[in-house]
Amino acid sequence: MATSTVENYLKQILLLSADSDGLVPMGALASALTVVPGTATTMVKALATDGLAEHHLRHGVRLTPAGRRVALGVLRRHRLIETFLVDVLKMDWTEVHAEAELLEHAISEAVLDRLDALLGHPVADPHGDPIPTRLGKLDSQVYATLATCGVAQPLRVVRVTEQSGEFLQFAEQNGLRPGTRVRVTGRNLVAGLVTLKKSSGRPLALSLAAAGNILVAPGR
Amino acid sequence: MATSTVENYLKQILLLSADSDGLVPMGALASALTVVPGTATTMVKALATDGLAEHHLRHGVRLTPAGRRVALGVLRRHRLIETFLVDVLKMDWTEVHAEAELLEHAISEAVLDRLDALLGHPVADPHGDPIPTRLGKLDSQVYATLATCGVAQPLRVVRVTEQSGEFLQFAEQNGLRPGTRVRVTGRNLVAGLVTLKKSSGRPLALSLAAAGNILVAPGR
DNA sequence: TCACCTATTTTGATTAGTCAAAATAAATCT
DNA sequence: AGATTTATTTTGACTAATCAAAATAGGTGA
Repeated sequence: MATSTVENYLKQILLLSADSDGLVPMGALASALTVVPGTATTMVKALATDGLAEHHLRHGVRLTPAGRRVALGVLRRHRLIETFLVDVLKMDWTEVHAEAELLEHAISEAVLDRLDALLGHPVADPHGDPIPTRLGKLDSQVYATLATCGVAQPLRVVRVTEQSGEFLQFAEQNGLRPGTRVRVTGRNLVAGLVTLKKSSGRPLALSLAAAGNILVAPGR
Repeated sequence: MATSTVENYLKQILLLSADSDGLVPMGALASALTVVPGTATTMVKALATDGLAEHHLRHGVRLTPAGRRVALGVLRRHRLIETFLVDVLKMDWTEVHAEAELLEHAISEAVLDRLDALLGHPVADPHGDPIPTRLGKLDSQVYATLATCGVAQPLRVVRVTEQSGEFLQFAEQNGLRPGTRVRVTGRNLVAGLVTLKKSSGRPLALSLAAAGNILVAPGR
């Protein structure tokens, strides 16, 4: 079986390949895993000999179907564990990421299935990130973000990408959890600023960069 | 922090030191961890330089207070996880040991505390093994076993030591889980045989060795 | 085209954990 | 006591994962 290091590499390649055409540059991978670039190169070569990834010399790495399968398994475990920590253990959704990061490599298929059933087969975790199915199917619906959506339209937050505690705490404090209803009231590209209003509460401003982490759908 | 390998060594030393005066021979430790004796020696020396154990050359290893503290933490995690798997996820008590073996190294103090509260601060796991407190206090009450207890007295099973799936399944199939009421009807030292009777069910015979794994208390 | 900057790959070392097999100490058995 | 068996320790080698630093390949810009 894959070591947890291998699982982390595969998961990270999957996450980073969402942008781009699936080809992840070494530098991006290395910095996401906080290793030096040389380490990533070495590891990617090992993944390639194991048939889990293709190493395109000097251009980047891409998962093979086998590698993708493993990565989706890790992602499923991660997101189900996060859901469990919030729904059952009542932990704060802003702090469960790191916990799940550890547990995802230690939980068996048998335990995971029980957990999944206990939670009622959820389709998304507390951040709104979609949970891959047991068969490795991942919802890949594309959403607008607060940085790209239409102005003045009624919206609903569906997902908060970016797992850092600080950002999530900011989102939490301003009521921007998945499910919240909002409307963008203005957007100034030059100033890089987005202003918005929730159904309840005072107006709120945030940078374009921050706004890009909040995915939204046309809202009820 | 201690690696999971280190945690496993410390936990195993603690478990094996229950017999003996706390001094665990290398051979016993090595075979419990399924490594060759030389590996255990090397590791024990490392534990000694880290102040977690005393290496008594050619005689064995003994935990220091620091090492014992760590080991009790691992044991607490292991047993709380087993309890969770059985009580909440409704898994079979005969198969949770291996699962807990993995998870015990990946669960944080924060998650463990929530789990503990969710379970109602249990004092023993599904096998009847006592759960160390957060402060590292471990119930060390000494019980009789079906191999040593009085004959004909009403008893109650309090604990099934021995974590192997086969043995536990045998115990389960014959209704010898913690809580069961039994009476020893006979014991033949020469034949190495113990016969017993549960309040409900047909008589049952087992070897002295097997009987030694079932701890009992004078029964209600 | 040539020089330079940047990303990537190589090379040589290091650490944790392990095994195989030789060396040694202790215990046991005449 | 002397010889033999058994447990333990040592030694040398290996794998996975990592870093530091040197080497290299690709552009980019003049």
